[in-house]
Amino acid sequence: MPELPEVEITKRGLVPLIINQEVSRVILHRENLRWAIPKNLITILANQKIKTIKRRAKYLLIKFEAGTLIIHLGMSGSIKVVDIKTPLLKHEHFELQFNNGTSMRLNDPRRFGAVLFSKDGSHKLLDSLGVEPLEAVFNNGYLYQKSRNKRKNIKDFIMDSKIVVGVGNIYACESLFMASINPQRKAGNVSKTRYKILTQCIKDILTQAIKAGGTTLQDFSQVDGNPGYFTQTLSVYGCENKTCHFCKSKIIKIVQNQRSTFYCRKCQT
DNA sequence: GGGCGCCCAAATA
DNA sequence: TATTTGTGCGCCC
Repeated sequence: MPELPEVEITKRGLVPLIINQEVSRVILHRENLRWAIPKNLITILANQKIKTIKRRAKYLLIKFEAGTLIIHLGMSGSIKVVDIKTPLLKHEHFELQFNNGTSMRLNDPRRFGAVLFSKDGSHKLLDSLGVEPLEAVFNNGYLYQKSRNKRKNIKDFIMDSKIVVGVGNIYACESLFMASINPQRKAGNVSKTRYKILTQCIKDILTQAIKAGGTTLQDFSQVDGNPGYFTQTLSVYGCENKTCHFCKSKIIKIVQNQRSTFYCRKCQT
């Protein structure tokens, strides 16, 4: 389920439910997701209290005295907090039970996600990540400067997590539409002015999506703890043959780097 | 830098 | 019933 806004909403939903909660039991319902889930979490996290929850890129970082639990939701992961007696659902692979009688469960049908642990909070997977798109370091000159001499297409470029994190397939399409840039354009062949516009569009699109997701938070701990995708805000993604908001021509679908791209041939140049 | 493949389920043919 | 497609991303060539 996750792109950056969905992970951010998950984080915000978790904060009031699990901060300061003490772990009574850790359950691994299977040994691995994308990678092995460390078995020693069962002993390491026992009786540990959750201190903070942060997000870096699409990783959730849940901090304990003993170290940091690193969770990635992959393509289909979601987290919910339920009463401990709630029957376990299919694909709920990992569970943290708390002394207050609730349980945080990770559901991930495709199992592309990950549950990892780091004593000092650092991790190989976090080392080579680019800047956060909603922070000030992602400024108007950043993409322009990073894109010089890049021959790959601009969509792939903004989806490169070594450059900027958290821009997935949906919001890459949406941002390029909002900025009126053709996704097939070579990254190194886009002007400083257009990158400035694109930068603001990425920030706007992500911020809007987080805002839309915020409305789902009151239901976060209910039966459906999955905030889902905020489809009401999408202008091009999944909109093949639908009408462009601006010029009324048809949105088309192409394939780039084995991923679907949706765009308006007339508006995006 | 491009493409593969991990895995399951829903949509489509 | 069989095939295609999908919100991610590390790894291999």
